[in-house]
Amino acid sequence: MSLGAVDLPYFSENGFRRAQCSATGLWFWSRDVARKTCGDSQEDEYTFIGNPLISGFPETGSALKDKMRETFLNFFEQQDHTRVEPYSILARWRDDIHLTIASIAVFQPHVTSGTVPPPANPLTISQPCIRLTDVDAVGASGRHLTTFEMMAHHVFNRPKDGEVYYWMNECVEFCDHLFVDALGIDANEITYVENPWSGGGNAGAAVEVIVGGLELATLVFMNLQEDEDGGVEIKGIKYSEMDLQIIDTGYGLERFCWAAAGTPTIYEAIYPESVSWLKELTGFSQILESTNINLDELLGQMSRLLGIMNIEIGSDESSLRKVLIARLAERGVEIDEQTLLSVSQPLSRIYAIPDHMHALCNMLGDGLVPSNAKAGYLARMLIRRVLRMRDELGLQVSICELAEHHLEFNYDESRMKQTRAGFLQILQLEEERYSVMLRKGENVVKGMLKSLPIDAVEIPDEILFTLNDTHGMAPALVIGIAKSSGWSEVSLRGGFTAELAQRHASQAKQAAKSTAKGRVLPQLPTTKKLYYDDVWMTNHNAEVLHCSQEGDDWIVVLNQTCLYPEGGGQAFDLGTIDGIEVKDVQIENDIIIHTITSKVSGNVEVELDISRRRQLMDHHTAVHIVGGAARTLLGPHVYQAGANKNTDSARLDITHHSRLSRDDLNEIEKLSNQVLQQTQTTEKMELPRAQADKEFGFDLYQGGAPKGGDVRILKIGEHDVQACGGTHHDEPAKIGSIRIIRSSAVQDGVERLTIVAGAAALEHSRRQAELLSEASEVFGIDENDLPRTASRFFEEWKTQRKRIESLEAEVTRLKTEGGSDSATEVDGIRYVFLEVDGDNKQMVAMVGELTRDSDKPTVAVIGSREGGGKLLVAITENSIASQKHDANAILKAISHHIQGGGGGRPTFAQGGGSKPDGIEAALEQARQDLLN
RNA sequence: GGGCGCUUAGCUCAGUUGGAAGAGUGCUUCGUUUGCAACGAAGAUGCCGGGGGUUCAAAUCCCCCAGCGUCCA
Repeated sequence: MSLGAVDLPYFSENGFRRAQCSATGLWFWSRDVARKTCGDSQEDEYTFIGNPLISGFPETGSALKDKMRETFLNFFEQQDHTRVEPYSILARWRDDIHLTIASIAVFQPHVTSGTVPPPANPLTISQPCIRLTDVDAVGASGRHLTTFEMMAHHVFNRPKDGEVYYWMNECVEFCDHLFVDALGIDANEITYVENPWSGGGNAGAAVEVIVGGLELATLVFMNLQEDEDGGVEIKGIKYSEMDLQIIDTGYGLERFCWAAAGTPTIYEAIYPESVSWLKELTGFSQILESTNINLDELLGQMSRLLGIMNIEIGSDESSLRKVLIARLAERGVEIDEQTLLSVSQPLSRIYAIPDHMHALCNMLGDGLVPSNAKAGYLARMLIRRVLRMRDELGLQVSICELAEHHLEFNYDESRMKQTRAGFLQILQLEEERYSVMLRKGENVVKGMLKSLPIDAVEIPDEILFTLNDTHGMAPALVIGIAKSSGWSEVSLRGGFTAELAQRHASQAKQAAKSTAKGRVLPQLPTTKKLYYDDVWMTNHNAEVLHCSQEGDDWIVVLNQTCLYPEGGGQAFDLGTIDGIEVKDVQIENDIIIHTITSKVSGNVEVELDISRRRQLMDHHTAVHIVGGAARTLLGPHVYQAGANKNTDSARLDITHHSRLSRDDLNEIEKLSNQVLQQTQTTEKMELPRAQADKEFGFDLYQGGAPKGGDVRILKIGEHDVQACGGTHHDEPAKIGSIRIIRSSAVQDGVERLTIVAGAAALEHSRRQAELLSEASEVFGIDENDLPRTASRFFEEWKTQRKRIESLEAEVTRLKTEGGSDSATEVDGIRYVFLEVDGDNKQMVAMVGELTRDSDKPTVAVIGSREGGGKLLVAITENSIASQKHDANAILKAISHHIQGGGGGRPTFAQGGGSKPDGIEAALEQARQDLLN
């Protein structure tokens, strides 16, 4: 069976009627019995433009958003929902997405799978989200945004446990009351469209709530999970009911604001100050004056049209424009393509900039560092889009000025974790990077265009693809540069942008996925982890639950163990089981697997290699302290991007926007050691997820997304708090000292710190001292003089090498000047046959001397026994000698004597071989050939 | 995580099919002119990112590594 009709008592009790949309075929509920369409179809255009749907909201911009948000949250608080503060826009509790894309995303995967209880139930939230899939449409469509707030009320029911708050009927009732009673929306305008939802292995009934042609909310009732034997089928996949029933709703805050403001586009409703400021800076009114059009009328009609045209991103822009012009004409707005473009292009940029700036405030405000990979790339992409649009608009403002304006009017700075100064610094750095890229890119463009005829009308696709992908030069930018560099006829081929997107999409598809290897073990109970009870426990007894051969080794599972398995970047412990050496310790599904060299059974004794453990703990705790110190000193954007703790050293990767100097490292090292001394004890605790999130925030999850319902937390005074499953010191002072050896770049936006602590720090210092004394012994000087002496020696070595070269040249000159006995003159041409000592470079200098003088036409053949034998034939250029002889031919004829080959130009050929003794014969043959 | 590109003088970059490492700018000295980002002459400055391979011969071709850049997920 499939999902049936969403037939709710609320609908029948309130005069709703179910009908099938004449345009989309979807079933919908409406109080308006005459309604033929569902509201979200090509037949339904926006009715609220110039005619607000929601009354009582005269504000615009952030005041409107604040009031609307508060109205929503208040409404649900009154209905016994608990208000939950928004989560971070960076989805740090998840490893499958970078950004929070919906309010439900903050509860995935653990709350929605049932392993972690929700922070409140039922709850209401207004969650900032970012979606970049439609980034190209932002500004152009009149309604698309990259960042928005998803207002929601969520319910997590467990019917089997008798825990049910409410389900579909009450949910729709709440929604309807909100719309009609709280917001004053005309009840007849509201339609509830049945449209089952599925994704990510779950599914359920859903209704879309449409008002005035605009989808204002989606109510999803998720109660199904993928199951081959399930009785419900949606889109060809079978599902069965799950224990947890979840109501996932989404109400678009900005859309509510638009519907309340009735402005021609959504951007005027939410970013009015930015839009008018940018219009002023652009001189938009002058653009408009020359066109003689009614802007609000045009924009309103465009929004209505674009709202119903259902445009696929990537579709051909110019043909789309033609359709739009025709449709506008039907509505009495006469406009030609040129005029439309001259108005719509700058406008779409003016609209997109505040949207992008808002997304950047959200992303960078949460501590994201722009980069060329992962989430950081998304920020960089937005920054570059803003910069590009700014340049296309001809605006003389920096991105920092744009940001400051945005902060002033549109953004509550107190929501930012990043400091204002840090935020602006990052933007400034990015702007500098962008201009470097542009400057270099311009050279590359000109270089690649060289071979293109000056009257070309198109630039070959391959060039455009390459410029875009490897140099970041967008096609439009390339065209601009080409035009201003003399190729005045070129233009961008229609549909090229779509093809570029297509090409990237297929590249992404080809990227293969790797699968993790896993052992197949019989069902075993989870191993008791004794290392959490006492990190200093060195031996204990245990029961062998499983022992099987794997290659030459045996893998053993015990009921309990004090050996820490590899995880959280910490290397595994070593030790013995019944005296047999442990080679490896891993954890899979909470079962700890030891690898040893022979079989064990029954009751065994486990012993830990405590010195290794101690070193690993030194390093692990040190990594936390250094991470905290880096954050204190560099800024809140510092986040652990990875870590590794071994016995000889540890490394910590942190997000940061600039390279670190030795001075930075010294500061971090200094603070780390202070913390070491000042913090008496570390606190270790195990908390439920919800409580941990609430108490400490998401910076907890620097080591990666949390895996289960409870999280182990390590708190080092007020210095650092992290969720961490590793083993740690109770007293940080036991580490002794921390040294930061070096920093290196792992990836753009990520710095790697190499750290030594405890005994490893001592060993490192000892080794350094040893190297210093060895080096100073070579020079026979004091260690303190080493840098100065080394650089003096290096300088001297360089000047002496120069001196040798010039002396060699002098020797060559002396050897070749004057009547050498190996020279013979025939018919005005001097022939020189000479065997010399010296390498290739010296020989080249020699023949240079011999053949330079055009008054003495010369054919020089010289050979050397070095390196398997070298032969060189040179002829004075533009002389009777070069007319008569070919150096290449001469060389070819004689090189067989040294079992080699060679080649070159007609006046200069060189070759070599593997038989030095053949030099004499080669020279003799040349003499015979040339003189007889 | 994947694709592509780059790394040569202090700086910005050329360097064709493998065959003698270049230009501009800056620097030093001298001269001319002292309103010019002035002009003339001479000169110094290179482990051609690192390591391996192919070859008689590698800045150049192949492989590995590193750093940088860029596009995409």
